[in-house]
Amino acid sequence: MQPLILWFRRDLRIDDNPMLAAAVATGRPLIPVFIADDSVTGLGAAPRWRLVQGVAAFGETLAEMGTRLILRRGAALAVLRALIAESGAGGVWWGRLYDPQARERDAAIKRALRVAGHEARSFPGHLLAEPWEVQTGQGGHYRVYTPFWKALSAREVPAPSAAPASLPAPASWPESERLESWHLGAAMGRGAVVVARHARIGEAAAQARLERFLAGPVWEYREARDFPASDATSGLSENLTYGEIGPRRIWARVQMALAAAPRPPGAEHLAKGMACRAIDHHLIYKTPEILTPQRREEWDDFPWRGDSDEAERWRRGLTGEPLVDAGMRQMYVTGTMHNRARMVVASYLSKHLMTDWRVGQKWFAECLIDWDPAANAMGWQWVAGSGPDAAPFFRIFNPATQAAKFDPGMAYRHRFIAELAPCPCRDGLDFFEAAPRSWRLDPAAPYPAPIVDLAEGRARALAAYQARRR
DNA sequence: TGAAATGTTGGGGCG
DNA sequence: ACGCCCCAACATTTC
Repeated sequence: MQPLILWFRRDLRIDDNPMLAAAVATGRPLIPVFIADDSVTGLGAAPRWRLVQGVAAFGETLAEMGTRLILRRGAALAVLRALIAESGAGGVWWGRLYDPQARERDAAIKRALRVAGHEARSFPGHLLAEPWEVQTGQGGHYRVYTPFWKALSAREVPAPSAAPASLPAPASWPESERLESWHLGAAMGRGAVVVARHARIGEAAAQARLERFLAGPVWEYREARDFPASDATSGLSENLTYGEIGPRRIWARVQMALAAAPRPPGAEHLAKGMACRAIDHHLIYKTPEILTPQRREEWDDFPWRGDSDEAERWRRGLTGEPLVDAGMRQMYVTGTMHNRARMVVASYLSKHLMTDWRVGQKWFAECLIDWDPAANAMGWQWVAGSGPDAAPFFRIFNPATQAAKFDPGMAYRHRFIAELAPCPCRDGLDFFEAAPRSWRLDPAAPYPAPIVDLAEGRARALAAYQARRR
C-alpha cells in the first residue's frame, strides 16, 4: 500500500481530527508533515513563535505514539512533490483553511497534484460547520450573527472523532529538518521568555484548559466574562488558532455540560462564542473582499489617519489612558488580551485617534499568540464601523467610563501598569522586561498624561463622521 | 458589544 | 395643604 502524506497546518491535534481519523481508517502507512512555507514565515513575531511551540509539542505527541512529524521548509507544492518522490506516497491529505491566501495556495496544490496523478483531498475539522452548509432560507449566507446562531444551533454538529491510539508508519521515513534550525521564534526577542510563562501549548494543555473552565469559571462566566481582571474566560482561542483543540470537541463537551443538572449558566455563552468564531470564518470564506481596502469604498472620503506618533504611543501602551494602556501591555506581556479590552483599545485607535483600523490590525498580527485573520478582520471592522454586521460609527467607547464599569477595583489597570500600581506586580514589570530596549522605557518614569482629551477626541471623530454623511 | 444629551417622573424640602 | 423648585433616577433620543 502506498503511504499517505498528512499535511498538518492549523490542526495540530490527534483528537477530533477528521482528516487523521479517515487516514487511520484506510490502514495505509501515514507520513505526518509540517511545512514552513510563506504562510508560516510571513506571520508576525508572536504568532510565529507560538506556532513553532505548537509544532514542537505536536511532534512530541506523535513521537510518543511511535510515529514522527516530518519538518520541511520551502514552498508547499515543491516540498510535497519532493516528499512524494522520496517516499512513494500516493497522495496528500489536509484539513481545510478558509482565508483567501490559504485557499488560493491549497487550490493550486490540489490541481497540480491531481494533474500529476496524485491523490489530493481536503477535510473539515477547523470549524463547527463548513461555510456552504449553513444557508439562509433563500440559499444565501448569513451576514448577521443572531440569525446565524439560530441556524447553527438548529443543526447537528458532527460528533468529534476519538484520538487514534497509533499511526501506521511507512517502511522508511523521509528526512526531517530540525525545528530549531528554522529560527522562527527569533523575532520575539526578549518577549519570548515573558510570553512563554502565559502560553498554554499543545493538545494536552488545551484539553486541560477546557476541563478547568468547565469545572469552575463556567459557573460565573456570564457575569464575569466582561471584567478583564477576572480569570473567567476559557482562554481557548490560543489553542483553537493552531488547532490544538477541535471546535467539535468543545461543542460536544459544552452539550454535555448543558445536559447536566444543575446546568452551568455560562455553557451556552461559550457555545455562542464558538458560533461567533464560525461566522467570522464563514464570512471570510464567502466574502474575502472584506479583508481588502476596496471593501470600504463608502469610507474612502473619511479622513482616516495612517501611522503616526500617537499610534506609536498606542502600540507602546503609553497613551495615558489607563484602560487602553493596560490592554496593550497585557497583549505584549501575555500574547493575548481580554476581549473587553480589545474593544476598548480598538475603539480608541479608530475613533479617538481616527486611525485606519489596518494600523491596529497589523500590530495585533505582530503581538497576538491567538492571531487569526478572520476573527481580527471581523473584530476590527465591527469596531471601525465598516464591514457587515458592524457597530455604527458613532458607537464610541469611553475608556474612562469602561474602566469604571468593568474594572471598578482597578485590579486590571494596576496589574499591567506598574507606574500606577501601589505595589507593582510581575506582569506589570514584565512589560518593561519584554519591550525592546529601543523604546527606552523606565518603570520609574511617571505615567504619561493623556495624549488626547477624551471629549475632544470623541467630538472630532463625530464631526468627521457627520461631514462624511453630507 | 456606547455615550451623552434630552425628556420624564416622583419624592422631599420649603415657603 | 399646596405649589414650587430641585434633583436624582430612570427612560428616550440622538450622535
